[in-house]
Amino acid sequence: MTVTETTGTTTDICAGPPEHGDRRPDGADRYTISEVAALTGLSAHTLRWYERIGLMPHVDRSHTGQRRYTNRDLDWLALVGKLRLTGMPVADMVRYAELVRAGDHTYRERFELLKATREDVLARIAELQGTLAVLDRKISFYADAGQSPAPERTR
Amino acid sequence: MTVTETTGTTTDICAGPPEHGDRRPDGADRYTISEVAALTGLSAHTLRWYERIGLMPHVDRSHTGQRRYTNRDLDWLALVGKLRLTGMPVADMVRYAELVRAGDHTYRERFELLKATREDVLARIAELQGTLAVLDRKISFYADAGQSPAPERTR
DNA sequence: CGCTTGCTTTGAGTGCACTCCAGGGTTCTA
DNA sequence: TAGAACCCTGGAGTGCACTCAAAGCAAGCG
Repeated sequence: MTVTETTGTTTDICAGPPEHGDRRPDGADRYTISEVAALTGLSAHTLRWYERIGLMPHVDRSHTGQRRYTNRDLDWLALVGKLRLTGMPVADMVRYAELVRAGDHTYRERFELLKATREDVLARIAELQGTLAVLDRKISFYADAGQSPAPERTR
Repeated sequence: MTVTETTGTTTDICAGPPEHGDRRPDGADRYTISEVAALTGLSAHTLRWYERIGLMPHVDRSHTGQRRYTNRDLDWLALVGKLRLTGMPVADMVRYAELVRAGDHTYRERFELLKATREDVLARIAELQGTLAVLDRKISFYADAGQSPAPERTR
């Protein structure tokens, strides 16, 4: 894996942190599928599959037809990764990708979609915190009752 | 399963809130499968399936062989529900159920399992908060750029 | 008594998100 | 110029967590 190195970050309005470490500068960003797999943690299979189902915005190809991913593709995959771990179904991400492809007039719809997703994430965090409370009660039960057989209802 | 008997709500070391509203008092707690489905939000199919795979601790039966769930079963299902929404695989929950069935000498192992789960939950909360940050950046981008076509890298 | 509704079982089917395979072309290293 | 390592495609396969089907018993009601 020939990773050169990275300079600045981006032309992205939505800058944020460098996302990953091993990027190439923006003119020389042509990654093979296995490089992208290594950078994203996704398998090459999955990357091809994402493309087939319409979750990727037109990946460039070499003159012989092999995929060449750009920094922009990496940014997109980072977003997809984030959305994925909110539990958003792939179909919904495809929907979002379609909106992006459709052009600027879908701004509002994307906005709504993201806001709804945001609500879902907040709800899931709340759920998890509820679970944490249950877990902590159980854990302190087991910590205390190391030996004394104090019966607990659900164990 | 060594709980002798219970008074108002519980002898449960792990008391907590009433969990659900529509419970019957502890002597008269014999719910049909469809009642439990309504109370837990799980389908009757799923409840039977949980039993088949060893995720339920011996559900009682009527004289004609129909399932009769108790408040204790409801408590168990509430715990399972919590664990489920942490993303814990069903196989791991079955493992926990086996430990409970195996008796008091598995206390330590259950303790470890719960602590590991707790760590997972904390990690997942952190992930979600990271995602939230990304979503908020995107959302404010779309909020600002309501009309002006400021190009953003991943849209 | 008959009807409806609900419950039982085993085994098969579904949907999602990958994951792999076969059979072939391409690119890098020695 | 080999050979190894990588990449391509379409379609089939996998694992998980349900979900349903079929065929039959059981309980309550007019």
